[in-house]
Amino acid sequence: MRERLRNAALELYSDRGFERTTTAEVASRAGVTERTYFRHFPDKREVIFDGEAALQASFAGAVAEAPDLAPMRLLRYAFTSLAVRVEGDRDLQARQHRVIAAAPELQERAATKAAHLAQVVADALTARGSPAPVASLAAGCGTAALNRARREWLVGSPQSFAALVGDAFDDLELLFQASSAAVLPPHGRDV
Amino acid sequence: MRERLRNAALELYSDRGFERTTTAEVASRAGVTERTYFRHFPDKREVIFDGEAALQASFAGAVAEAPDLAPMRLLRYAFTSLAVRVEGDRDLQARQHRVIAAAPELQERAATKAAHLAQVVADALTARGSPAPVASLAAGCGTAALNRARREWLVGSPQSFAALVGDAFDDLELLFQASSAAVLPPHGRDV
DNA sequence: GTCTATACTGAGATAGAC
DNA sequence: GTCTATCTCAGTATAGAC
Repeated sequence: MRERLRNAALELYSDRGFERTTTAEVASRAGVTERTYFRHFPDKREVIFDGEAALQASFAGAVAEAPDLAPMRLLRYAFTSLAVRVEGDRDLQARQHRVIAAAPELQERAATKAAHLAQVVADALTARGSPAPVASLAAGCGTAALNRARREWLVGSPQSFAALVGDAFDDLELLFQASSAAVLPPHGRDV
Repeated sequence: MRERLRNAALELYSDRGFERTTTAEVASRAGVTERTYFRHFPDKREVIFDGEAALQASFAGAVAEAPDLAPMRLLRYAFTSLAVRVEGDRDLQARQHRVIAAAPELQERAATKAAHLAQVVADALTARGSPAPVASLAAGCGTAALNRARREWLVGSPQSFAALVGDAFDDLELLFQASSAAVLPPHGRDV
């Protein structure tokens, strides 16, 4: 049923747009009443993100089970090893991505999910012993890399998702190597 | 008027909670009709974030006008130089922060604002010549540092906001120094 | 300033699985 | 019989159209 509703919503939100579609229409296309829709999803937006919670749990799990490395190396390991599982249904994910990009309300929900992922990852790092303030930072950087890779992947990059994640983490390191050495004088203090 | 509405909302959302407050009540306490409320704010959430747009514009401006440094150094400079301006009304901001923390709908809007800030900063970096994928990463890391500092500051840290921002950027560098040298063997390749 | 669409909630009834 | 999924009906509040 959840899948029926999800497909109905995906089609209608694609065709008429999110705002021009009512929850009653989504329910009706799935062959149920509006009230039934709300038994499965808490609001009009959440259908599009069905499965996200499970995915986030996978990420938290991967962080928990990764080998004992420094935070950023650990995240790189965890994320790339999970990339294979994500790589399955790019077309569906790309459709969802386009629907989201077209509706501000859905982008808002997407931002919330992203923030939640960062929090979940930070918690997983904290559970492994990183001090909370450091874990929060590492999770912020790591998910920034992950999201960049995901965006590039969904837009149709020829590279695999795993490779794009690796590239993003590489860029992350370059960013900090450059900032600590190349541009400033040896013992330069900014501000 | 916006300020009257903002104060009314802040009090009511604090007392009864966001969900148990109607927009009519907020308007009424500010001495206007519900219709007038919606002439000033597009929805029930936005009152709490009044001023955020201007603040984000300041950040973009600071990034645009910062000296010519590598991205992370540039962001550190821009953010710390702006910290003074933010530091004015900690009590009000802390109240807003508590109200937001108590209401999922407001947290959602806050996540959206945070994502938007990252985007605005990334655009400002791109305008200065950073390739978009790098700018996006740098903005993600920089705003993660900024947000951590802001959280610590609002919870009542004895340090100044500017100092907390500096600390966060320091931690950021340590994070990447540690991950590239300390833990892995010299030419170690992960995954 | 008025009116209305629609997202969402609650209570209670029905129907089928087991 | 219980349990679970659905429907029906009635209602409120936000938000937008007029």
